[in-house]
Amino acid sequence: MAGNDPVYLRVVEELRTQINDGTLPPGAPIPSRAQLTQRFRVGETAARHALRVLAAEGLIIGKVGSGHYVREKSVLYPLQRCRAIDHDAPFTAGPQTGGARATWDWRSEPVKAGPEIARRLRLDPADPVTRTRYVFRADGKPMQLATSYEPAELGRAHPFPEEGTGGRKSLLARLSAAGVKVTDIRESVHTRIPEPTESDLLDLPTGVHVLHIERTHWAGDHPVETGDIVVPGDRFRLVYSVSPGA
Amino acid sequence: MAGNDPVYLRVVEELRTQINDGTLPPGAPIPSRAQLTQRFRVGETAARHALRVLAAEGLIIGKVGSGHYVREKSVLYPLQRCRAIDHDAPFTAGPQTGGARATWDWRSEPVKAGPEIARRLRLDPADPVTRTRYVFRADGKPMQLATSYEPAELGRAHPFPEEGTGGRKSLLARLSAAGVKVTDIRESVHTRIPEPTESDLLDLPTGVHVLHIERTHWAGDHPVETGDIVVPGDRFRLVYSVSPGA
DNA sequence: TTCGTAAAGTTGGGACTCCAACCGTTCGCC
DNA sequence: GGCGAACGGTTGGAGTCCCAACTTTACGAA
Repeated sequence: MAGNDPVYLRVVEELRTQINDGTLPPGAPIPSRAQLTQRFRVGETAARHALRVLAAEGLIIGKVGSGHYVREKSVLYPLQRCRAIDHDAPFTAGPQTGGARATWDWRSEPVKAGPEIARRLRLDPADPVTRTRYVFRADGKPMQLATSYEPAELGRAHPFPEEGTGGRKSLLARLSAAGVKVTDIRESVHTRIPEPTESDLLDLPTGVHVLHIERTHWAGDHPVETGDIVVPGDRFRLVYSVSPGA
Repeated sequence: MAGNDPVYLRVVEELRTQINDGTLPPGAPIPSRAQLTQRFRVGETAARHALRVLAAEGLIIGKVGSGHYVREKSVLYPLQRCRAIDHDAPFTAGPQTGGARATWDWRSEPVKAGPEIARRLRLDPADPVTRTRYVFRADGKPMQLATSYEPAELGRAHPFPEEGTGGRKSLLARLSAAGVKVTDIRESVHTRIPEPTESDLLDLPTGVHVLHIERTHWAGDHPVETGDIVVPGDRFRLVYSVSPGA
């Protein structure tokens, strides 16, 4: 097999194994386009294509004017699923965040539910809901985007600030004040291409996917709040725990 | 701003909005390289580059000899986190799998723990563990790869078949027969580029990321089993549920 | 009407070239 | 010795051309 593989794959594979086995340690410079064409006896297109593929895989990083370098192994910060939610931030970065100062701000506004949120909250698409958008930052850099939707009447009965930064009255506290006892939190997570606004806000290079977490708070058989959390997939891992049995 | 944007981005953005707003519905053919060069007054490189970017984003799919087509919106199958695990498959595809017949096979073998597994199971890297590799298939097509590691003594005390297909004696049952009561299942999930063997087995086109789930069964303060699950991120979403409150 | 073949169109790999923007380093001037 | 400008190397965008492999369509023969 192989032998009639594309030429650039030969370059990719050789460089990849050298990176993986440590011949090219993190930070080491990758041979330049010109050097690769000579060393592998390929055209510039193949050399360039190989570099682009490795960069898309996140193994190397290109610095214009300087060269390509082996990327440091990215640390995956744990994104801890808190059982006891004491603020509206559904996930908190663990101690491994490296001492980065976490800040966030939010902004609430009334919107129509729309088909997707109506489905999740079992409402009519035309029903009014309150949408709150959060931006979480680590040392000022946006790291996590979250959107929360709840039926508008909840906010009317138990109002909260419309925008601000830092702490905020707990969602669970507000719900329980409204006589709603959350019995279950259901989540689903998948990975996807970031939307332009997302990759803009999170400052993501092309090729980096995001983890998209969809979350719904349930009180018995009824959904009382739902939302979405988006984080860069190469910087975070989502940590949670499930009880076994029954 | 913009105006001095790369030319190919103009093509990408125009096509992307047309796909998103439905002007180009799923299945619709994308203008060919030659047509794009004419229509946008750009070189072949820019047209080709734009198509490659959109393909990497998963919005279009290229069929050699035929053309590029708008990709069907991929359905995300729920991958349900079972609280009651009655077989070694930690996740089962929900009813939405569309009636695909699920089959799987596994193969156990003794290996040295190595640094990563030793860390997870609190063993010495030289300690013997039993590694079991699973391949889950939907209608014969591999859909989910799983690897499970457990201390070798567990298998010695309560042996199990070394390879086979279909059902298998439950992990929890074996553990409880060994006097081990699982009290907690901790998991962490992130997204990454598939390794060559993975993209080969799962038949993934370039640009598709995988969800990597790391799972550990705990009995009190001690890990008793750990493993990894890999699924294509564009076809599955991981579903789980957390109980609220302390 | 059916079948097989030829022609036209399309993708994906590849080579070669040009250029702007950028990074380091070196070298010469003060 | 210190400082700034020039130079060589590098990336990333862009253009043009060529080719093999493949698909679709059209056409002509049986």
